Amino acid sequence: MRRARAGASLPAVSEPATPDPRPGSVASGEHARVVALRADLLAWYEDSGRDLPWRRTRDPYAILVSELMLQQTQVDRVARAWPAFLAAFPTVEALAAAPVAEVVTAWRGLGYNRRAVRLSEAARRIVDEHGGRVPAEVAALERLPGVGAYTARAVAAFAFGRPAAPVDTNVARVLARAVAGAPLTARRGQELADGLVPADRAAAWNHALMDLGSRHCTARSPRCPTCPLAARCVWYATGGQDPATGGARRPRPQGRFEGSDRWYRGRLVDALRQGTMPWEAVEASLTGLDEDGRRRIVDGLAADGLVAAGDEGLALAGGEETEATRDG
DNA sequence: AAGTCGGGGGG
DNA sequence: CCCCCAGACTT
Repeated sequence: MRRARAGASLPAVSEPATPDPRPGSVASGEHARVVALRADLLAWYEDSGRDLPWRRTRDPYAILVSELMLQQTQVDRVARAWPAFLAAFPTVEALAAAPVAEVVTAWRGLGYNRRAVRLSEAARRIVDEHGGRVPAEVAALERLPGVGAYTARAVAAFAFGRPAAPVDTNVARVLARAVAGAPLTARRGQELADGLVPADRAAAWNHALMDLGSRHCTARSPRCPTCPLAARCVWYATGGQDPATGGARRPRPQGRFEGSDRWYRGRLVDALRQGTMPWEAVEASLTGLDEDGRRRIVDGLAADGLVAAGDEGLALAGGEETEATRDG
């Protein structure tokens, strides 16, 4: 990966310290091919990997923030929001001490606002239960709100260099196409990824998989002719139906966005970032919905810990249960 | 296993 | 217009 700063280059490619893939995860006859694939991908990553802001730090808190932001959210948008968020909340203690309303406000433009509530709560838990240190173990990370299988492994690998294998949509697609050559269930994909991660270069390896999925092994129209793994890729060799479109793919229930509950919720939360709204203003923001619909939106946001009813109307949640909230 | 949760970028 | 995105959580 090219970085502007001198002396910031990544370590040279070398064989992993552990002689994986482990038996059972990959057929032993394919060991040589997988080893070559890994070397090729790491070499490509060093030369052509993305230089993203959160890859320049090892601060576990900053990396945790980036991973929460990156859940179902494109890199470019996170790249814009992440520095400002960290400027507002430089440490986990600062985030833990901040009212939820301020965190939600700093979350503007990222979407899925419940993540801001969960991150806020996670910060409090890290301060209260982990002495202000982000846990390094996957199991402990997974107990934090908003941190699931992917995010826990991402933090373990990127912040602590643990040999964990975060499997996001990019990695799952690359593994299904290049390594398995067949659709993978989530469980099989995780197992395969676990067996591939080099113990001494976990961060680079996982970043490399993600970057390949972003730059070449894309979902829509993959750029196989220029892909650095073309010579090692099972799908490219065998052809046939795309392994990444079957099996583990999930349906697409999402309907029209405008006029949906998500759309109204997003609009209302964004309006509330300006401050408390009188009930008439809330009603005006929800034009097009009947009384039941408006109640559904407001109650849903309250249940998610995003908003709370106050004396003057509706406001972003302060982080503590108020009398107004309890009284409804 | 299926639904919900934002919003924007790209074909 | 449609699909997709560095997922997590509830039912």
